[in-house]
Amino acid sequence: MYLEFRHLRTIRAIHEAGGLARAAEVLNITQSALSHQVKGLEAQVGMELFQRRSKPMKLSPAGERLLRLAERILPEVAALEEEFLALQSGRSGRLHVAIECHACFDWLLPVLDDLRRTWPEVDLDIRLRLSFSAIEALRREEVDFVISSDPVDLPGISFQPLFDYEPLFVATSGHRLAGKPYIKAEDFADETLITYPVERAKIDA
DNA sequence: AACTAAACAGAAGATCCTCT
DNA sequence: AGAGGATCTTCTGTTTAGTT
Repeated sequence: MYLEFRHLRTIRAIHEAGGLARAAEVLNITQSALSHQVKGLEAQVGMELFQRRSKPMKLSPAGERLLRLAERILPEVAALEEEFLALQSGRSGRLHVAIECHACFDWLLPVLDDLRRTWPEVDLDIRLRLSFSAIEALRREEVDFVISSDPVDLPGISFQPLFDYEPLFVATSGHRLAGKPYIKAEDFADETLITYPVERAKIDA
């Protein structure tokens, strides 16, 4: 037996319209076609779905059971169709972002707040570059874009500048470097570096 | 008026075959 | 292997006439 969505729509339409003829109008087919369809379904099911003693025809117990299924399934199908339409039109979906640049968060968080307000149906998946290569993930199309502080020249990947960034040195007033007008990397040669996990090659000094 | 049945048409799916 | 075309089959619907 092959129960199809159209059968669920049919049984609901006949019940809601209160008869075959009016249901056919709702479904935009002829009354005859609808009668065929119901007959065919009853033949497959092997029992009557409607009591034809009365006019208009009324649901049998088996028909009532099928109607309950239709009323449960069809709204879910309609919701899924709406979801697919949103996906198709770009109103919803999932944006995969990889971040290599830890200094970006100050800039990024307000931007993400704006994005969530503008595109509430878009899920954000943010991956920090601690244990994977963001650029490699981009090349494999696992992420949609990468926010990086290290532009590299690679075929098929283009870099767009987002913002200017200036590192600041903050120290207590008694620190030996506190009085200097500006700091060079060498000035930190005798200091202990505490940092987030990063490749040694990417540290400037 | 509401529903069913027969004959027919068109669309879609299944199958087979050929070609790359 | 799989893409694409030709042909056949099945399904779904229409029109029209008949029945309840």
